Amino acid sequence: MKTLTTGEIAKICDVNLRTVIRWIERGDLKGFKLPGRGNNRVTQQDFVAFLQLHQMPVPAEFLDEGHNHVLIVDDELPFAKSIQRVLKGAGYMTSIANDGFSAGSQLSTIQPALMTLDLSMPGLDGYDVIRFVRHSERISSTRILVVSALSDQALIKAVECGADAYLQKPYMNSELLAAVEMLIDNSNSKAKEGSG
Amino acid sequence: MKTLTTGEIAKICDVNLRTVIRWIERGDLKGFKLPGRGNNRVTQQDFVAFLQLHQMPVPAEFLDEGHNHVLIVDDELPFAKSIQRVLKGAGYMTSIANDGFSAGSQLSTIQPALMTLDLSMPGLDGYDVIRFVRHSERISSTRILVVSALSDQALIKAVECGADAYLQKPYMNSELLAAVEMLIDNSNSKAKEGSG
DNA sequence: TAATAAAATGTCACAAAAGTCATATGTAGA
DNA sequence: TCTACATATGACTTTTGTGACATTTTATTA
Repeated sequence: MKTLTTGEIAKICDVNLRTVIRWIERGDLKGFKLPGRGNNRVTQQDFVAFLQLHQMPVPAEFLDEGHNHVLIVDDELPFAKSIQRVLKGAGYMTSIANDGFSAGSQLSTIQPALMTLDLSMPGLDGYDVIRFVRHSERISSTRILVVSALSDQALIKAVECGADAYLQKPYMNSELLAAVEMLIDNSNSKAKEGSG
Repeated sequence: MKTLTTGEIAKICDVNLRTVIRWIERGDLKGFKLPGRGNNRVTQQDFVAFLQLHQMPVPAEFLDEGHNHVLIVDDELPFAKSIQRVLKGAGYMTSIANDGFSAGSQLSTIQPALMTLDLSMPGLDGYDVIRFVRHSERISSTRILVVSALSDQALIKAVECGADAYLQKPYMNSELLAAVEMLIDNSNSKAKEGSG
C-alpha cells in the first residue's frame, strides 16, 4: 500500500508541513501514526479522497488514467488494427502509433499501462525505445510487450534491454490477450473487470 | 503544484483582497478552499487562464516553463550540436532529439516554445510530424522551424503542412538566431532579454 | 557508529476570511 | 442632462488558520 508523508503532501498541496499535521490532527485528513516518534502517514487512497472532497487539484500520477490503456506501436497499419481489434474486444482502451514520433508523443501524453512494440520499424531502433522508456522517470513503469517476427535471440535481447515480455509472430490472438492481461494485471490488479 | 493565495493575487492585480475573494465566489476565477478556515487557493495555471481571458497583463514569471526552450530535432548529432551552441549562446534552454521517438516524447514532456525540425530523418516523415503537432491540442501551439537542404518546393510544402518558417541549408548562424527569435518573440514577446 | 536528512513540536506574527458600510461605476429612463 | 437604481469595489474590524522559525527527535545512509 502506497503511503505519503506529511512532507510529500505539503509539497503537493503547496502548504506548510505544519499545516498538513494540523489537518490530520483536526481530522480533516485521515492518517495514521507510526510507532516511535509518531510520524504521520496517509494512504494514497485517503489523500486522493481528501483532495477530491475539497475540490483540490489531483496530480496526474495519482489518477492513473492510463491504467486500462494500451498503446500499439507498429508501422504496418493492418497489423496494428488487428491487435487493436483483439484488445478493444477485451475492454481495453487503445491507441495506435505508426511512427516513432507519434509513439513517443502518445506514450508521454497518455501514459498507458502497456505498449506493444514492433522491433523492426523503419528508422526506429526498438532497443533504443525500450532503453529510453526505462530511463524516463515519467514513463518508466510502462509495461512493454515486444511483438516481432525476429529471431529468439533478438527478442531475448529486447528483454535484456528492459522489455517485460515478447510475443513471436505468428501468434494466436488468445496468446496476445493472455500476455497483455498478464502484464497489466501484474502491475495493477484493479485494471479491469474480467470478460466473464 | 504551484498555487497562489488571494493576497498574492490581490497584489498582482492591484485590487483589494476582498475583491479577489468575490471573484472566486462568483466563479469568475477558479479556485479551491483549504480545509480549516477555508482559505482560498488558485493554481497558477487557472490564474494565468483568468488573466488571459480578461486580457489582463500576465507577469513574466507565470508564463509557461517551456517558453524559453527549444527542442532540436535532427539525426545528425554534430549538426544538432551546432544549432544547440548557437541557441545556448543566445540564452535559450535547449534539448536534442536524434530520433522520432525521442522527439515525440520530449515535445510532449517539455512542451518547448519552438522545435527545429530536420525534414529528412530516416524513417520519419517530417510532414507527418508537422501535421501531428498541429492536430495535438497539448502541443499544437509549438512553433516549428524547418531546417533542411531540400528544395524550395519541399520547404514550401512544409509550411503548407503547418510549419511556421523554414531555413534552407546552408545558412548563417545569424539567420538561424534571427528566425528563432522572430518565432519565439512572435508568440511570446517577453520570453527573454535581448543580447544587447 | 557517526553523519545527514526528514518529521514533529511549540510559539508567535502575520495573513486571510467574513461581515458591514461607504463609495465608485455603469445603465436606463424621463 | 439629470435622477434613480443596480452592481462592483474599497475600507475597516474581528477572528483564526497558516507560515516561519528554532529546536528536538527519529529515520536513513554511509
